[in-house]
Amino acid sequence: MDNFRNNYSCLQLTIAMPGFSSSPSVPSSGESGGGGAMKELDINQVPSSGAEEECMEEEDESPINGGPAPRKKLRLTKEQSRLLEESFRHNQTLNPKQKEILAEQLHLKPRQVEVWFQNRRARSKLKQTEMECEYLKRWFASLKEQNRKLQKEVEELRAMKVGQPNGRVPPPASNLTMCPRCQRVTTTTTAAAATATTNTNMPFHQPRQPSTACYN
DNA sequence: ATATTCCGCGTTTTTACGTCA
DNA sequence: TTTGACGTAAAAACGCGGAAT
Repeated sequence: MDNFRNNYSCLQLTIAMPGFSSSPSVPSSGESGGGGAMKELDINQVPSSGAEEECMEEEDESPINGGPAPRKKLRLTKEQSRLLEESFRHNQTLNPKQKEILAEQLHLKPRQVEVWFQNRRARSKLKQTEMECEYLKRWFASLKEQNRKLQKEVEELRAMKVGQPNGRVPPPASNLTMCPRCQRVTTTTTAAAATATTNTNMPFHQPRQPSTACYN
Protein backbone atom coordinates (compact mmCIF):
# COMPACT_ATOMS: atom_id res chain seq x y z
CA MET A 1 0.00 0.00 0.00
CA ASP A 2 2.74 2.47 0.91
CA ASN A 3 4.55 1.49 -2.21
CA PHE A 4 1.42 2.21 -4.12
CA ARG A 5 0.99 5.64 -2.48
CA ASN A 6 4.59 6.57 -3.18
CA ASN A 7 4.18 5.77 -6.82
CA TYR A 8 0.80 7.26 -7.49
CA SER A 9 2.26 9.49 -10.16
CA CYS A 10 3.25 6.42 -12.11
CA LEU A 11 -0.26 5.13 -12.61
CA GLN A 12 -1.32 4.20 -16.07
CA LEU A 13 -4.17 6.41 -17.07
CA THR A 14 -6.34 6.57 -20.10
CA ILE A 15 -7.99 9.57 -21.64
CA ALA A 16 -10.72 9.96 -24.19
CA MET A 17 -9.82 12.22 -27.06
CA PRO A 18 -12.59 13.64 -29.18
CA GLY A 19 -12.15 13.23 -32.88
CA PHE A 20 -10.57 9.79 -32.76
CA SER A 21 -12.44 6.72 -33.80
CA SER A 22 -12.72 3.97 -31.20
CA SER A 23 -10.09 1.29 -31.45
CA PRO A 24 -11.22 -2.29 -30.84
CA SER A 25 -7.79 -3.22 -29.49
CA VAL A 26 -8.11 -0.71 -26.67
CA PRO A 27 -10.76 -1.70 -24.18
CA SER A 28 -12.88 0.93 -22.45
CA SER A 29 -11.63 2.07 -19.06
CA GLY A 30 -15.03 1.49 -17.53
CA GLU A 31 -18.50 0.44 -18.44
CA SER A 32 -19.53 4.06 -18.83
CA GLY A 33 -16.15 5.20 -20.04
CA GLY A 34 -15.51 6.79 -23.40
CA GLY A 35 -17.85 8.82 -25.50
CA GLY A 36 -19.17 8.00 -28.94
CA ALA A 37 -16.27 8.63 -31.33
CA MET A 38 -13.51 8.57 -28.78
CA LYS A 39 -10.18 6.82 -28.61
CA GLU A 40 -8.63 5.98 -25.29
CA LEU A 41 -5.11 7.30 -25.05
CA ASP A 42 -2.55 6.60 -22.37
CA ILE A 43 -2.15 9.91 -20.63
CA ASN A 44 0.83 8.65 -18.70
CA GLN A 45 2.85 8.60 -21.85
CA VAL A 46 4.32 11.86 -20.73
CA PRO A 47 6.82 13.84 -22.75
CA SER A 48 10.37 12.69 -22.21
CA SER A 49 11.41 16.05 -20.74
CA GLY A 50 12.04 15.17 -17.11
CA ALA A 51 8.80 13.40 -16.32
CA GLU A 52 10.58 10.11 -15.76
CA GLU A 53 11.90 11.25 -12.41
CA GLU A 54 8.38 11.06 -11.01
CA CYS A 55 7.71 7.64 -12.44
CA MET A 56 10.19 5.21 -10.93
CA GLU A 57 8.42 2.03 -11.81
CA GLU A 58 6.10 1.08 -14.59
CA GLU A 59 2.96 -0.82 -13.68
CA ASP A 60 1.32 -3.00 -16.25
CA GLU A 61 -2.35 -2.12 -16.23
CA SER A 62 -3.27 -4.22 -19.21
CA PRO A 63 -6.71 -5.76 -18.81
CA ILE A 64 -6.92 -9.21 -17.31
CA ASN A 65 -8.56 -11.82 -19.53
CA GLY A 66 -9.46 -9.11 -22.01
CA GLY A 67 -11.84 -7.47 -19.55
CA PRO A 68 -12.11 -3.74 -19.11
CA ALA A 69 -9.10 -2.16 -17.46
CA PRO A 70 -9.97 -0.48 -14.17
CA ARG A 71 -9.95 3.27 -14.31
CA LYS A 72 -6.87 4.60 -12.60
CA LYS A 73 -6.55 8.02 -11.16
CA LEU A 74 -3.51 10.20 -11.01
CA ARG A 75 -2.79 11.97 -7.75
CA LEU A 76 -1.17 15.29 -8.41
CA THR A 77 2.03 16.09 -6.58
CA LYS A 78 2.12 19.04 -4.19
CA GLU A 79 4.17 21.00 -6.65
CA GLN A 80 1.71 20.32 -9.44
CA SER A 81 -1.18 21.37 -7.23
CA ARG A 82 0.66 24.49 -6.17
CA LEU A 83 1.31 25.53 -9.73
CA LEU A 84 -2.25 24.83 -10.75
CA GLU A 85 -3.61 26.84 -7.82
CA GLU A 86 -1.29 29.70 -8.64
CA SER A 87 -2.43 29.65 -12.23
CA PHE A 88 -6.05 29.47 -11.12
CA ARG A 89 -5.61 32.59 -9.03
CA HIS A 90 -4.55 34.48 -12.14
CA ASN A 91 -7.10 32.95 -14.50
CA GLN A 92 -10.09 30.82 -13.63
CA THR A 93 -10.34 29.69 -17.24
CA LEU A 94 -7.57 28.87 -19.67
CA ASN A 95 -7.38 29.43 -23.37
CA PRO A 96 -5.98 26.54 -25.42
CA LYS A 97 -2.49 28.05 -25.56
CA GLN A 98 -2.32 28.62 -21.81
CA LYS A 99 -3.56 25.11 -21.24
CA GLU A 100 -0.91 23.70 -23.53
CA ILE A 101 1.87 25.61 -21.80
CA LEU A 102 0.69 24.73 -18.32
CA ALA A 103 0.33 21.07 -19.25
CA GLU A 104 3.86 21.05 -20.56
CA GLN A 105 5.15 22.72 -17.40
CA LEU A 106 3.44 20.16 -15.21
CA HIS A 107 4.17 17.15 -17.40
CA LEU A 108 0.46 16.53 -17.69
CA LYS A 109 -1.88 16.13 -20.60
CA PRO A 110 -3.82 19.26 -21.58
CA ARG A 111 -6.99 17.30 -20.90
CA GLN A 112 -5.89 16.74 -17.30
CA VAL A 113 -5.24 20.45 -16.85
CA GLU A 114 -8.63 21.17 -18.35
CA VAL A 115 -10.36 18.72 -16.02
CA TRP A 116 -8.53 20.12 -13.03
CA PHE A 117 -9.70 23.65 -13.87
CA GLN A 118 -13.26 22.46 -14.38
CA ASN A 119 -13.27 20.70 -11.02
CA ARG A 120 -11.58 23.67 -9.37
CA ARG A 121 -14.23 26.05 -10.70
CA ALA A 122 -16.89 23.70 -9.38
CA ARG A 123 -15.26 23.67 -5.94
CA SER A 124 -15.06 27.46 -5.97
CA LYS A 125 -18.72 27.73 -6.81
CA LEU A 126 -19.69 25.25 -4.15
CA LYS A 127 -17.72 27.14 -1.53
CA GLN A 128 -19.31 30.41 -2.61
CA THR A 129 -22.78 28.87 -2.40
CA GLU A 130 -22.08 27.53 1.07
CA MET A 131 -20.93 30.95 2.22
CA GLU A 132 -24.04 32.60 0.82
CA CYS A 133 -26.16 29.99 2.52
CA GLU A 134 -24.53 30.79 5.86
CA TYR A 135 -25.06 34.48 5.20
CA LEU A 136 -28.75 33.97 4.51
CA LYS A 137 -29.15 31.82 7.60
CA ARG A 138 -27.70 34.55 9.78
CA TRP A 139 -29.86 37.14 8.10
CA PHE A 140 -32.94 35.03 8.65
CA ALA A 141 -32.10 34.62 12.34
CA SER A 142 -31.63 38.36 12.63
CA LEU A 143 -34.98 39.06 10.96
CA LYS A 144 -36.69 36.56 13.21
CA GLU A 145 -35.27 38.31 16.26
CA GLN A 146 -36.43 41.70 14.93
CA ASN A 147 -39.85 40.31 14.30
CA ARG A 148 -40.03 38.87 17.79
CA LYS A 149 -39.16 42.24 19.32
CA LEU A 150 -41.74 44.04 17.21
CA GLN A 151 -44.45 41.55 18.10
CA LYS A 152 -43.62 42.00 21.75
CA GLU A 153 -43.88 45.76 21.42
CA VAL A 154 -47.22 45.51 19.65
CA GLU A 155 -48.51 43.47 22.55
CA GLU A 156 -47.25 46.06 25.03
CA LEU A 157 -48.85 48.92 23.11
CA ARG A 158 -52.13 47.06 22.92
CA ALA A 159 -52.01 46.52 26.66
CA MET A 160 -51.30 50.23 27.24
CA LYS A 161 -54.11 51.23 24.94
CA VAL A 162 -56.54 49.11 26.89
CA GLY A 163 -55.30 50.77 30.12
CA GLN A 164 -55.96 54.37 28.83
CA PRO A 165 -59.51 55.76 29.37
CA ASN A 166 -59.62 57.44 25.92
CA GLY A 167 -57.52 54.78 24.28
CA ARG A 168 -54.74 57.28 23.37
CA VAL A 169 -51.11 56.71 24.27
CA PRO A 170 -48.78 59.72 24.23
CA PRO A 171 -45.52 58.80 22.47
CA PRO A 172 -42.26 59.23 24.35
CA ALA A 173 -40.41 62.36 23.19
CA SER A 174 -37.32 60.32 22.36
CA ASN A 175 -39.29 58.46 19.73
CA LEU A 176 -40.28 61.56 17.77
CA THR A 177 -38.57 61.75 14.39
CA MET A 178 -38.85 63.94 11.32
CA CYS A 179 -40.16 62.25 8.25
CA PRO A 180 -37.65 63.00 5.45
CA ARG A 181 -40.39 62.84 2.85
CA CYS A 182 -43.10 65.16 4.11
CA GLN A 183 -41.03 67.03 6.75
CA ARG A 184 -43.59 66.32 9.42
CA VAL A 185 -42.97 64.94 12.84
CA THR A 186 -43.81 61.29 13.16
CA THR A 187 -43.29 58.64 15.78
CA THR A 188 -41.26 55.49 15.75
CA THR A 189 -41.72 52.60 18.08
CA THR A 190 -38.94 51.77 20.49
CA ALA A 191 -38.26 48.42 18.88
CA ALA A 192 -38.21 49.98 15.45
CA ALA A 193 -35.85 52.64 16.73
CA ALA A 194 -33.68 49.96 18.25
CA THR A 195 -33.59 47.91 15.11
CA ALA A 196 -32.87 50.99 13.04
CA THR A 197 -29.50 51.09 14.73
CA THR A 198 -28.91 47.38 14.54
CA ASN A 199 -29.70 47.35 10.86
CA THR A 200 -26.13 48.38 10.18
CA ASN A 201 -25.13 44.91 11.30
CA MET A 202 -27.35 43.18 8.81
CA PRO A 203 -25.59 40.88 6.38
CA PHE A 204 -27.27 42.57 3.45
CA HIS A 205 -27.94 46.23 2.90
CA GLN A 206 -31.60 47.01 3.27
CA PRO A 207 -32.71 49.88 1.06
CA ARG A 208 -34.63 52.66 2.75
CA GLN A 209 -38.30 52.70 2.08
CA PRO A 210 -39.54 56.29 2.55
CA SER A 211 -43.14 55.38 1.87
CA THR A 212 -43.22 53.19 4.93
CA ALA A 213 -41.65 55.84 7.15
CA CYS A 214 -44.54 58.28 6.90
CA TYR A 215 -48.07 57.55 7.90
CA ASN A 216 -49.30 61.17 7.75
C1' DA B 1 -27.05 22.62 -41.74
C1' DT B 2 -23.19 20.22 -39.86
C1' DA B 3 -18.91 19.48 -37.36
C1' DT B 4 -15.90 20.80 -33.83
C1' DT B 5 -14.50 22.66 -29.54
C1' DC B 6 -15.19 24.16 -25.02
C1' DC B 7 -17.45 24.43 -20.68
C1' DG B 8 -20.82 23.42 -16.94
C1' DC B 9 -22.94 20.03 -14.47
C1' DG B 10 -24.04 15.70 -12.47
C1' DT B 11 -22.13 11.41 -11.66
C1' DT B 12 -18.78 7.69 -11.09
C1' DT B 13 -14.58 5.94 -9.53
C1' DT B 14 -10.37 6.00 -7.02
C1' DT B 15 -7.53 7.31 -3.27
C1' DA B 16 -6.35 8.58 1.37
C1' DC B 17 -7.40 8.48 5.90
C1' DG B 18 -9.83 7.74 10.28
C1' DT B 19 -12.27 4.48 13.29
C1' DC B 20 -13.09 0.30 15.43
C1' DA B 21 -13.14 -4.51 16.61
C1' DT C 1 0.38 -2.65 19.47
C1' DT C 2 -0.84 -4.29 15.04
C1' DT C 3 -3.94 -5.35 11.40
C1' DG C 4 -7.67 -5.65 8.37
C1' DA C 5 -12.45 -4.32 7.33
C1' DC C 6 -15.33 -0.57 6.77
C1' DG C 7 -17.03 4.17 6.10
C1' DT C 8 -16.31 8.57 4.23
C1' DA C 9 -14.44 12.94 2.26
C1' DA C 10 -11.88 14.70 -1.42
C1' DA C 11 -10.65 14.82 -5.89
C1' DA C 12 -9.67 12.97 -10.65
C1' DA C 13 -12.10 11.47 -14.47
C1' DC C 14 -16.14 10.56 -17.28
C1' DG C 15 -20.36 11.48 -20.15
C1' DC C 16 -23.72 14.39 -21.78
C1' DG C 17 -25.89 18.52 -23.36
C1' DG C 18 -25.74 23.28 -24.73
C1' DA C 19 -23.44 27.36 -26.65
C1' DA C 20 -20.26 29.36 -29.73
C1' DT C 21 -17.79 29.34 -33.97
